[in-house]
Formats: sequence, C-alpha cells, structure tokens
Amino acid sequence: MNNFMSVFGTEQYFPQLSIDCVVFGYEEKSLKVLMAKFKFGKNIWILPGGYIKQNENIENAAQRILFDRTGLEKIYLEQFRVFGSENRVEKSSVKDEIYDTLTEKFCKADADWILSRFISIGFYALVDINKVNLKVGEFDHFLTWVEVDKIPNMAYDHEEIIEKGLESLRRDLDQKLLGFNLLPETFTMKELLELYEAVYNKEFSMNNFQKKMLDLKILERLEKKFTGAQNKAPYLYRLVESNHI
Amino acid sequence: MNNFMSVFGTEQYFPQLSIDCVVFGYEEKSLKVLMAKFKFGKNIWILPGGYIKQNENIENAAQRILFDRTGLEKIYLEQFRVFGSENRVEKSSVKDEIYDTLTEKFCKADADWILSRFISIGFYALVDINKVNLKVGEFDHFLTWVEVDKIPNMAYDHEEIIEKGLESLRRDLDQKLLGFNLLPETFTMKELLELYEAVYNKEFSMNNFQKKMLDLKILERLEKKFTGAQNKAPYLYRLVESNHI
DNA sequence: CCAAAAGTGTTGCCCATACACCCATGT
DNA sequence: ACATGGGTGTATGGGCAACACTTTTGG
Repeated sequence: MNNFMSVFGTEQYFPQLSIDCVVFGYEEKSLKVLMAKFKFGKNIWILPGGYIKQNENIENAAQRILFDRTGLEKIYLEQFRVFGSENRVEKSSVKDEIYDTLTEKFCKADADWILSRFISIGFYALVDINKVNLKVGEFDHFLTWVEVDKIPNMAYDHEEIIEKGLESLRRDLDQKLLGFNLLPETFTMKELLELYEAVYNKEFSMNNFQKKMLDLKILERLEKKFTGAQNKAPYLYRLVESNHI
Repeated sequence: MNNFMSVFGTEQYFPQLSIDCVVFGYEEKSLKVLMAKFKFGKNIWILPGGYIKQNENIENAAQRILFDRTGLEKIYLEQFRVFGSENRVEKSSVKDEIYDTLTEKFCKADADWILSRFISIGFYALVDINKVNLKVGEFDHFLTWVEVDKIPNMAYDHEEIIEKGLESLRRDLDQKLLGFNLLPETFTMKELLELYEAVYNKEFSMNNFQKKMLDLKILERLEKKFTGAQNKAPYLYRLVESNHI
C-alpha cells in the first residue's frame, strides 16, 4: 500500500479540524447523550464526530455527521465551543492503543492524519429520541444512549465536551425555548415539566410551571390524553408552528 | 524563490484555521472595537487575527496575537463562535486584490496558503483602552479604535464577527460581571453606568443601577473624586480583588 | 445662596413561589 | 363514593422601575 495515498480519503477534509457532537435525547424522564464505542482498541468511548469537507460549511458538516448516525435531517444544532488543548490526542493513551490497527486498516499516512493534533468544534444537538434510527459510523462499534449523570470514562477530552455542552444547553433551554426539540409533536404539561427537571436536575412546581408556559402563548391545547388511569386526563399540547426553532 | 518553501513560515501553524478577535475598549462614553487597515490592497479593514501554532493551545494563541497588537498580557478573552462559510475568503473581492502582492512579498505557496479557505475561531476581548500600546501586526498598515455604531465595510465576514461578538458581550456582561475589564482600576458609579449604557445602547436610571451594583457586594468605596466641578464629588470605586475575572 | 449633580429613600408594579382548593377519571 | 393525580385560584415576598427628596461642591 502506498504511504502517500490516503485510503480513508483525507484530502477531501480540513486537516487537524474535527467536529464533535453532544447529541441530547430525552427518554424515561432522563436526559441522555448519544455515544459510540470505538471500533478499535478496548473500551474506548467517544462522541459522534467527523470531519469537515473542503467545500462544505460547518453547520452542514455537523448535519451530515449526525444524519449518518441518526437518519434525521435538519436537526437542531448549536455550536458551543472549540476544544483544542495541545495534548488532547497525543498525550492520550488512545493514540498508542489504536495506531497500529489504523495503519493496518488504512495506511500509515491515514493513521498519522487521524491521530495528529486536532482542534474540535463542539456542537450540541437536540433530537426526538423516538425518531432516531441509529447507524454506526466509520469508527463506531456500536452507538448507545447514556444518561447524563452516568457518563463513563471517555476518550480524549470528550467528558469535558459533554460537560460544556450541557452547560450551554442549560443556559439556552429556557431562553430560546429549545425543549420542544427533545419531545414528540404532542406532549402533556407534565412531560414538559419532567424534561425541564431532567435538564436542570432540580424540581419545579407544576402549577407555576404551567402558568409560565401558558403565558408564553406558544402552546396550543389539544384533546385530552386518556391513559386509563383513574385520574383526570391531562391535556396534550403542541408547540404552535411559528415558534419552532 | 522556491515555491515549495514558505517565507512566511506556514509550516508552524494549523492550516486553514485562524483566530479573529473582536477587541472591545471603552473611551469617551463609547464602546469601541480595534481594527486594522490591511497593509495591502486598498481600503481593506480587518479584525486583529492570526494563526495557531502546532504546539500552542487556542487561548494562548489568541493571547499571543493580542499581546503582539496591544502589549497587554492576560487579557480577558472569550471564545464565542466559529465562522466558516464556504465562501468567506474565496468569494471575497479581497482575494483577487491582494494575491499578487502576497506572491511578491512572500511566495506563491504562502499566498495560496494565506488565501485558502479558512475557518476562523472568534474571540472577544475586553481591555482597558488606556493601557493599550498599539503595535501593527505582519499584515497591518495601522490599527485604530472605531465606535461600534460606526463600523466601516469590512473584509470577508468580519462585520458579522463583530456583530456576533457584541451579541455575546451583551449576553455575558451583566451575568459574568465583565464590565470592569473595560474600565481603569478605579471609577465612579456614573462611569460604570455609562459603560453599561454604551454596551446596551440604552439608558439606565442612576439610582437603581447604583443600588443593584452595591447590593452585589463586589465594589469597595474609596475616596471621593474632586474634579473642581461645582457639585457633590462622586466616590471612586474599585472591584474587590476576589471578584476579578 | 445658588446651580449642578451625587446620593438616598419611598412607593408601586410585576413576576416567581408557595399554598390551598377544585375537577375529572376509573374502580 | 373515593382515591388519584390534573388543573386553577389566591396570597406572599423579592426585585426592579419611577418618582421625590436630601446632600455636597464651587462659584
């Protein structure tokens, strides 16, 4: 194999620049983050990420990277920070562990490219977890959702990226009314409340929360949701069209 | 001159990745931004920027770039966004205007490197304008402060960068108590008020502002400042040490 | 004493919180 | 009828804005 030709196709990408995504989903009253078990090495967990093509803008690159993993288009995305300490990759144990495997699978040039020093643009994404169809990426063994308070040890600085992503989400959720991106089309007020409680890891009182939400005039009340439980049936709500972000 | 060797020294930097800084200063009741007249071409205005060395972290690179322009160390810096639409540089008229000049001054390889597609990390910086000693950078004809509401047409997407930088400053100023970075050590309450008015382009009432600031318990009252004016002399204040950011 | 501007006190409003209560649902 | 949880109304307190007032300064 020729050492000067990339098998992976590195020429089409920006060198030393990557995107890492903190994809948030909400399920069973918990806020979860999508992560991948790395295909090579042992027990290496990483965020879904990828590279930026030379003729692609950054947001589109992130959309493409996430479409490949989730099958979803037009995901809500927010750039929140750039990560690039000198030793994110080189000083990590991951590098030694996978260098040989990458050289075998691709070629030396690719392994060097992939394991050079990278600066990574952090995005967070909000998805309706029920609409996601997980599909592994080039370097993923499998993908899985993990609750934000049960994040395992992760490769490189990916734990820090999740942390800063969550901070940014907390800063923006209420201000920009982003929560609806994590829920299905219709939802009860209690489900919305529980989403907020999951994100902020703190309890809110139902009636005041309801008043605040209804005062915003962005929700339309639909029919009641009869669950068969012996109590008053809650109303379903939907975000009025013009307020979708 | 050898086309394969860089005169400018591009090998030491991350390719296609730059930093652009929106440096804010406050003077004569106005919020100002530092900008440079580009050394080549005609009437091209750019933000102070630069590149990231291979062995340097991002924040340090920004500090270095600004130290070179202002003589200040440990400037307050905040990364606020990445800019990288496909056509920031290529589609701009600036490219054609300066390509030949750059080829002459450096070499073709350098001109190509400098005018390739760049993704730029936007920082905003807050400085005490009186402490700044302006010094031109490699590509600057001269540097100057411009009021935020009098920004000229700028090269590439630098107007957008300033706009987003100002939005970020407005979001952070009060929350993170950053205003003091724009003022000298000691200041009157009115000066602080006027700084806020300049940043938010809106008036605040003196007594309520004063109450809010004093309630924060982060200011210590010093001696009065006698200006010779025939009115009550205002107190000087200083941010108490532990609250410096 | 007076004009100018600094600094303080008082009131009312809005919003978030806490508490109490009423309503629908299925057994 | 009643337990369960959804949904609404009312009082309380803190923070902010508007207004009125007192204090200091140099002429």
